[in-house]
Amino acid sequence: MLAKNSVLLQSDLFAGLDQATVEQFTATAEVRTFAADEKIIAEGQQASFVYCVLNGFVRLSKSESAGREADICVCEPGDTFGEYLLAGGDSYAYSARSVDGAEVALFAVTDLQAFAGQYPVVHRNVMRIMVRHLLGAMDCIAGDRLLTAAQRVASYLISRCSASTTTTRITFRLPYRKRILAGKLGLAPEALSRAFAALAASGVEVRGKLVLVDSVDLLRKAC
Amino acid sequence: MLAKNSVLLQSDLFAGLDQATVEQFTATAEVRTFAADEKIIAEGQQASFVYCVLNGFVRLSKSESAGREADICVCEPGDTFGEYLLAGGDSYAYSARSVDGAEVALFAVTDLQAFAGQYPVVHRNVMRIMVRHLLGAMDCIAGDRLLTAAQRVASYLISRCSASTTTTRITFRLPYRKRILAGKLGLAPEALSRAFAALAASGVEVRGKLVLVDSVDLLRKAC
DNA sequence: GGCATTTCTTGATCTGCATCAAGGAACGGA
DNA sequence: TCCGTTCCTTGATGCAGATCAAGAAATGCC
Repeated sequence: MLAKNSVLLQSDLFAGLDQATVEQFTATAEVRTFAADEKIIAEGQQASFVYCVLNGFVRLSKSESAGREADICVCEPGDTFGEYLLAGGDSYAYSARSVDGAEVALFAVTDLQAFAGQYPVVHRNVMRIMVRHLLGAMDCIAGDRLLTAAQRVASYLISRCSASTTTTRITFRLPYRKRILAGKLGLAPEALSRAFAALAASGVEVRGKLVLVDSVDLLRKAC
Repeated sequence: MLAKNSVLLQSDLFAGLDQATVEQFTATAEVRTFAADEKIIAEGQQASFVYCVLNGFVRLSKSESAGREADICVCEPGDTFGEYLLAGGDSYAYSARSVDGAEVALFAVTDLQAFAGQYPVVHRNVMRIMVRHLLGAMDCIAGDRLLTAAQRVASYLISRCSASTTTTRITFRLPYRKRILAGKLGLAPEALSRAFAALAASGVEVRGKLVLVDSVDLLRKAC
């Protein structure tokens, strides 16, 4: 449970609170472990918990009548989901599934509401988290509507390169399988493969999960 | 200025406040009138105001490097935009343009922050507005990725039919030009035309801005 | 009412991505 | 190390919607 606290203490949800306060509150939280691709919450289901990812990744998705699913978001450790329930609402707007197995903390909405009533900074934190999600969702809509597959992949890669470096050569690892990344970008896995192939012309080399970017500036031109 | 107050008083931003309080605060707000398709705010611009639409419609859009624009949202009277600034942030994340001319109220972020500090219900209201926007944006992403043009148009029409009626015949007017609706749905105007034509098979007839739906149930099956 | 402008529709073509299908690479377990 | 599974890539095809182009309808102005 050491990992649990170190992630929660750094989570944006509890920013601005001292360690003891966070630990006292999170001591009451349930921690659950999910196997690979296990369902965590179902879209439309009665909502009672706000979640925080401790370990692994969680996919948020919405599905249509025929059952096909679209990924809305991929949550990393420290990210919350269902936090919008704090402002009211009684059901989940999306499904959530673990990616390759994940560990998440569950906070009862009522508990978190009481806690936020006591420590107003929590409300500010939730606001900030929702703003980030909202602006991210808007970017996603604009990206889907304006950019080609290769352009979307290029902007994802740029966002993963630390903002500081520009002309230098950069290497990093994709945080999850390519199939998951494809879903996040609204692409079929095949389209992601082809986009990576196309970006070779912009100095991008992909070896497994390892990505080598020759020049961020060059990549920025591709997008 | 009578219209101004009646819209603002009913706006979700000021829900739960008594009339006198709202009027006192909004008296300080600037009201501006914009011509057709006039720029209200520019993406990336230094942000200083939160806006509320009083009259007409406002298009929010993001643009890519080459200059093409994608509509993110169409705001109606009573809707706010830029409200996310209350949680921090110093620039606009999207551009805003009047549709066929519009009247909007401007609230200085600092003024609104002070007002919200005095009346905490305003913070709750902003939270709720952002939740609505966030869930709407997520629906939009899922719709773009999962539904065909005709299906997206069908769900828009359904959302415009008062939730109560189901089997009855329904008539209503589109609130704005079809070009604007197409943009909101992420379609080229031609694609919207064709989608309407295709929905004739589901009992939808369109005469100018007038829409006649034979059966909402039938339409629901098309989507 | 008549004319000019804007908006919408319809048709033809083109492009980007999904989908289907199969081969190859990486990975994990015995 | 070998084998089976999963993941990824590459090729072929199909489809949805963008774009281009032109005609029809609606709207506004004098």
